[in-house]
Amino acid sequence: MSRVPPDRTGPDDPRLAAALEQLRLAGGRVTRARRAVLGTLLAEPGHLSAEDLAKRVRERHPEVHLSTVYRTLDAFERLGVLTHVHLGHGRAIYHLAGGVSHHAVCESCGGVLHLPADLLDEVRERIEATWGFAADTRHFALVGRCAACRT
Amino acid sequence: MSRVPPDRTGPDDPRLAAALEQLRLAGGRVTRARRAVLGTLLAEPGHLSAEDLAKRVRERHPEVHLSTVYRTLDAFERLGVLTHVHLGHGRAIYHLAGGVSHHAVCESCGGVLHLPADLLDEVRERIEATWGFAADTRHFALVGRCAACRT
DNA sequence: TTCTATGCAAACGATTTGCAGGGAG
DNA sequence: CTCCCTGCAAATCGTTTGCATAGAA
Repeated sequence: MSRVPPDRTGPDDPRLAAALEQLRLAGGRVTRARRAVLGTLLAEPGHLSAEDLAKRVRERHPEVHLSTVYRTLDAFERLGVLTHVHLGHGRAIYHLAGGVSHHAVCESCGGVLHLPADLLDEVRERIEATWGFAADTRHFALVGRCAACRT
Repeated sequence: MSRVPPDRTGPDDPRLAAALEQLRLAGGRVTRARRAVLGTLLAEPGHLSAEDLAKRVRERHPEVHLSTVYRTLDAFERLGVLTHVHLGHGRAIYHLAGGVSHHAVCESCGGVLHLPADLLDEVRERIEATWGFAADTRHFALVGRCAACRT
């Protein structure tokens, strides 16, 4: 009745194994907290911030501290396992590195729309050619209003 | 020697007068703090955050509190006098409404590049046509590395 | 006179840090 | 055995809010 639902991916998810391997190869240590964070991130389809992630992780492993989640995410980014994207005002969400798409966030309903990863490639190249500025166009979401909220 | 330098624009700057008029027409009150904030913003060519602005304002009017600056900026935005843009991690800068260009912020040196206001118009239209999402493409700066910092 | 705007202090949310102990390699 | 990683508590940073008063209209 009050049992915790099972992970949507098993501990043998190949992506989890790959990420842990990458971590190990880069000299990082594989700990309970790191396994839990990575596992939770892979199990959740949504857009999880560090706080959300910590909450989810804690449902299974109450010892894991919020600050550990932040440090873990930080380490994962340094090691190239994860990337973060800003969804508007302050909140950052985490993704497996590679294959990150663009995000569009509706200011009214908070909904998140996924847009193709190559959406701004052309503009990015133009900016680079003209001003020499190499833009990471996916690092911030686009803000605006979604179709439904435009009444 | 230790005298405060004069404003770069006078109290009779036509843009200041226009903004104050707009404020008045919208039912807002013209106070010392509001005059000071607006005057400082117009006098500074750069990219001022609320904090920077408060510091500058205080050089002349030490009574004006940081929270007043935030509330003033907020009111100005509601009344259509100003707009803010996010230059990366949390920090927002303020501009006179209208004629806001795109901003590109270098992650290494922090430098800010101004890009044409219509830079993303085409993409914005494509996004609107395809997903019905009306993006405010200028609300967040582009992050990346400027030509100089790319070694 | 009326009601908005202000100063001040305290609250806030997200993230970071210092420190001493724990556990991976 | 060494050094990275962790838990915990406290600090930080930018911004917001509650309250009583000052002051614009």
